[in-house]
Amino acid sequence: MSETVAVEVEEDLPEQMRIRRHKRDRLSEIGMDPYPVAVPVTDTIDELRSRYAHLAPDHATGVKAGVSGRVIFARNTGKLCFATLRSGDGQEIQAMLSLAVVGEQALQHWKDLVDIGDTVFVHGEVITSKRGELSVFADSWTMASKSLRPLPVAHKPLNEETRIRQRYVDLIVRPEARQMARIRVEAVAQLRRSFDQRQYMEIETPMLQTLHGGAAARPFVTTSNAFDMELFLRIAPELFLKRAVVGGLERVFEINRNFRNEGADSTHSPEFAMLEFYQAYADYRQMATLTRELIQEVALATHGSTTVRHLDGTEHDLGGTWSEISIYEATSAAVGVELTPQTSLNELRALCATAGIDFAPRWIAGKLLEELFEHYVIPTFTGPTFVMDYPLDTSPLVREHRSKPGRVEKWDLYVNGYEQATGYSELIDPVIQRQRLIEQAALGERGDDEAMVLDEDFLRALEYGMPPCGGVGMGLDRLLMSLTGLGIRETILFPLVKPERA
RNA sequence: GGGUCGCUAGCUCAAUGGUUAGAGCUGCGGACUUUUAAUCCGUAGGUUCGGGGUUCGAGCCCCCGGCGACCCA
Repeated sequence: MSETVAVEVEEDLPEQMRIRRHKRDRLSEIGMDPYPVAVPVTDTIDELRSRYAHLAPDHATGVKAGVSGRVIFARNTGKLCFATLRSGDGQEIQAMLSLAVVGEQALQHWKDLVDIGDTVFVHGEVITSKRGELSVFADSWTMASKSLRPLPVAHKPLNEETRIRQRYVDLIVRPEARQMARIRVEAVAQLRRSFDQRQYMEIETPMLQTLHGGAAARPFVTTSNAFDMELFLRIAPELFLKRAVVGGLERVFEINRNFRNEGADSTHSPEFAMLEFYQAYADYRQMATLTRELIQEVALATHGSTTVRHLDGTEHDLGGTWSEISIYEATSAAVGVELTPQTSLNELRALCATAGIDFAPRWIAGKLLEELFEHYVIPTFTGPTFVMDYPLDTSPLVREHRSKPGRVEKWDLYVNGYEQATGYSELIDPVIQRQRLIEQAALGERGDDEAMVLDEDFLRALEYGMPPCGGVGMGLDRLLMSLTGLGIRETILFPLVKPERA
C-alpha cells in the first residue's frame, strides 16, 4: 500500500480507531513493541485458576507468574489499576497494578496506552484481592498485541449479522460462540473415536469431480484451466466411498464438506459438513442402530448425558431407542386414504391440492408422497424418529425392499423437525443400478436439475462386485443443531455470506 | 420466487416531514490504592446502507439498488 493511500485511510477513520493507532505509535516511542514476537508466559490463566482455586481473600502467595490475556474489563483509579484478562478458553484472571509496586512510569503508561481489547502480558505475584479475586499483582507489564478496533459493548447482544460476518468478534465477546466452537470440536473428535472403536477407516474422496452424483441437488460448476474442462464441486461423497468398499475398504467414513448450489435458510447452507459411512455386510436397520449409538455417544461426550441441554435451557432426550414409523402408513393415516406405491399420480395430486401443496406437473409419485408426508406428519414428531421404507422412484441408489415391492430399504432420521441423517441398504446390483441411473438421466433431460447423471466409472466399479452394504449420510452441522438448539449459521464458524458492499 | 420488517455515533438503540439527529455504554480530559457492567465531574464523536426523486425543508414520503431478519410457497 502506498504512503498516500495510508494517509487517506487514516483521515477517514473514526475517532476511536485513530486514538488506538496513535497509542500504537506511542508504544513504539517508549520502547515497547506493540506486537512483540513473544512474551515470557510462565502459566496459562487456566493453570493459575486451578492451582489457586481456593485461596482466601486478601492473600499473598509469594509465587510469581507471567500471564497473557485479552483485556476485557478495566478499572483505573489514581494509584491502583485493575484489569480482567481473558484467554481464548474463556478463563479469566485479574491484573492489578499499583503505584507502589510497578512504579510511576509503568503505571502511567498502562493508564495511557492500554485499552479494552488489547492483549497484555503481566508479570507479578499471584495474590487474591480484598474481594477475593485471584490476581497477578504486577511488578511489570508489556503489550502482547495492541487492538486497533474498539470491542463492542460486552453487555448488549451483537446483532446477528455482525456475529456471523465478524465471527472473530463474536468469539471474543460472546461465551456461547466459544462454547459452540468447542462443542463442535468435541463432537467430531468423539465421532472419530466411535468409528475407530468399530474398526472404521477414515478416508478422503474428491471434492472436485468431473461428474456430480450421490444426491439430488444442484452442483456448483467450476473450470479447470489446465485440463480445459468443466468440473463440479461435490454434492456428496457417496459414489467414491462405495468405490472404496468395492476395493475392499469394508468400513469407511468421511467427514468433509459438500456444496449444493441452493438457497440458505435456518437449516440449509450452500457449504456444509457431511459425515458419510459405509459398512459391508450391514443393512439399513443395523445402520440405524449404529447411527443412534453414534449420536448418543456424541451427546455423552458433549453434554455428559443423552439428555442434551440446548443453549436456551430446554432439555431434549436423545436416549434409549427411538420411534420408527413407515412413511406410507403414517401418511395414509394422516390423509385418511390408504397410500401405496400403486396409488395413482392423479390421486396424489388431488391430495396435494387439498393440502395446499404447490407441486410441479413433472413431479413423480414418490415425490408427491414425500411432500404429503412432510406437510402432515413431520410437524407431529416429538423425539428423534426414523422414517422407514421410502418410495423406490425417489431413491435411485437404494436397493428395493426385501418384502415390500415399490419401496426401498431406506430411512430418514428426523430430530427437532428436520432431517438429520439418511441410511440405506445400498443397491449393489450393477444392472439395476444402471437402469435407475438411466431413469434419472431421463428426468434430467425433462428439466429436473436435481436428477443424477450416469456415472460410467461408478457402474464399472459395481460390476466388479460390491459386498452387501449399509450406508449413512449425516449432516454434521445439523447434528450440532440438535445438540445445541441453534440455527445452522451458528453451528458453522464462518458460513457463506454475501459481501457487505456489492 | 412472493410478502412484511429492518439498516442512524465504535456497540446497543431513540428521533409527528420542521431549530444544530439524541441517549446509554465505549472514547477523550480530570479525581480516586481493592475495583467487579466501579463511581463522580467535564467533554468529544454522524456519508442516517448507496443512488435518484418529491418538497421551502427528507433519517422520516416516492422510485431503483445493496445487505439482513421473519413469514409464505
